Amino acid sequence: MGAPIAHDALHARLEAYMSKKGLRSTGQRRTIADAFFGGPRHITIEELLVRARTNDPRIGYATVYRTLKLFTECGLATEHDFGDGPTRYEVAIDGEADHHHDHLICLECRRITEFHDEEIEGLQERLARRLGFEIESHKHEIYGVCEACRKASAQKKR
Amino acid sequence: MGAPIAHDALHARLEAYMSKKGLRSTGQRRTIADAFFGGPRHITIEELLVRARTNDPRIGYATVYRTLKLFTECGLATEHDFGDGPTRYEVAIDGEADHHHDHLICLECRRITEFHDEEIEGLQERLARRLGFEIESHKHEIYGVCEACRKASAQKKR
DNA sequence: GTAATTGCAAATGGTTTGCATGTAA
DNA sequence: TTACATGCAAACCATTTGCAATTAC
Repeated sequence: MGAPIAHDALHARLEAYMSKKGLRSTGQRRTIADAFFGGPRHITIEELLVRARTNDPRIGYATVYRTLKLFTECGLATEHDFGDGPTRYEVAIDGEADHHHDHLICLECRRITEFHDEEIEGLQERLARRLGFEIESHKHEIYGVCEACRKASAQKKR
Repeated sequence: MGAPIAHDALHARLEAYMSKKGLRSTGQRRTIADAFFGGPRHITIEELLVRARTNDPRIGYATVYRTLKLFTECGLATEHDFGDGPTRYEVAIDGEADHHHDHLICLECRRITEFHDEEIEGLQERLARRLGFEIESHKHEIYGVCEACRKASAQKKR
């Protein structure tokens, strides 16, 4: 079996953006794109470098940074800083459509859960408008303890 | 006229926390506290250092960092990273009560507007609970362009 | 007197940049 | 052939830390 269909679409989108901007389609960029599209969500530069190097060991740090910045510019990636260590990147597109969502972060196991709530989005939009603001983007992160970790620590206490 | 009443209450709270924890009330800490309580909202370490040094020129960088960490621990300050440059700190207490709120940030003039919406807070709480999460804190930041900046750039375009 | 605190300078960690070399178009 | 891209190392920036000197209690 080949790469999932979605990957082809993502690669195509990247190629289109690069040619439109007069940028070049290089082996490194394709390798990093593969690693990114096929990797876990909320991946760090470091993790991505390791993944990319399994296909091309000579890829450098700076190239991964520059490439992910490129992906972010063209809308394929979004950056998130969850307050510990390095920025994490996720694929911004699911099939054809943008896939906006926010995050819950477990402070114990650091697992990230995605959520989307139209009601909150709507209230936020109205609130901003009322204050004369035109929304460009937003960041809504909820930090807490997930069910599994709460159970585990209840266990430990007895 | 003396310092506003609120400052005394804040200082008292700090003193109480320090003595409870066996920490010492030093000149530097009091000076930095003054600078913080009396300064602008959303202040940076750098700005705070400048303010503090007008009262005591020998205060060092590291001390301001350590002191603001202390204020944060004892609930007098909250930290915010608005995505550009350094962390900003604000006084967390308004009179006697905690004063939770979120922020709108203008991407052009970088002005910060505070907001609080009980409806959003409630939805967020229910959503987290539904996902098995116990909320510890959250961060809700809206980035956009404020009314003044939109008008200014509309002006410029003609 | 003794443990906490300070100031300084050096270390850290994530990210960016300058530059000589390499390569896609 | 000529911009653009890469890899490396050095630079950067905010923040933290080790340590000797100082100070609060």
